Amino acid sequence: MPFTLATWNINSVRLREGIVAQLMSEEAPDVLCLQECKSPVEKIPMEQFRALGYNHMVARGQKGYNGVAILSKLPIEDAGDQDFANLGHARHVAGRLENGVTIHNFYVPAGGDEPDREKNEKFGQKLDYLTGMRDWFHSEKPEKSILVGDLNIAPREDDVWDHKKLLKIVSHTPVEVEHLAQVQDAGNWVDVTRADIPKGLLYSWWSYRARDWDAADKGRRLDHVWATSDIASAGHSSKILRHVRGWEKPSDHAPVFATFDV
DNA sequence: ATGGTAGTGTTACTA
Repeated sequence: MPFTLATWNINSVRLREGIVAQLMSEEAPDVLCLQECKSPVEKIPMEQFRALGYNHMVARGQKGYNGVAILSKLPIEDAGDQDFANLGHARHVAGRLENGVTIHNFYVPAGGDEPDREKNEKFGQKLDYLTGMRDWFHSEKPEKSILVGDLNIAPREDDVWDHKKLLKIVSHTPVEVEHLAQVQDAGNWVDVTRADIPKGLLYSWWSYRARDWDAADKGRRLDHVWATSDIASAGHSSKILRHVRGWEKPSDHAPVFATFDV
């Protein structure tokens, strides 16, 4: 049975309840993974989501910061969470569908402004978080799994608006790209979005700070859909819904979609 | 080199 999955950094699920419901109504992904819910789990506004057919949720939350949730039309069981780098943040949750597919939903630390762990503790935490992911997937050897989320790294030259200008900007530095590649290798993960759309500029995030984000188009592809190699070829129909970035009171991220025939 | 905007929850912190 094919199913469609979306990942979206929502930057407050309570403030943006309306546009989450709009995405559910217009696109109806079977599974919707959210990051930066900025809410305790019990305060996620489930009533409207249930009315739209999203009767299942696995989530981790905290007040004000971080928070990840998997909202699903399909039954999903809680498959635990990890606290890489021991930050005590709600940045990961896993769920398992009845077809046996495990879904990992991640919100990787942004890493602050200065790409130097000596001067900026947050950058070190980001690298340590990625190393934790690498080591865990290395021992876990995931199969029949999908990894999505805001990984806060745009790995390819065509994942950013200007590769050279961004080489020293957190999210596109060589050391981050190398750490992300090691996570990918350790879990046998395939970048489904780029397997599907191998060529051309592709962004999922545009800063709030631009006067006109659409015209400036200084985007980055920070949000990812990966799958383990055993099911990666079942992934297709990838898309990033750029127009959602232009909705009323938007998130600074656009949702990324893929469909899996599994 | 700097500042631009947004969310949370009270005034600084994070992105």
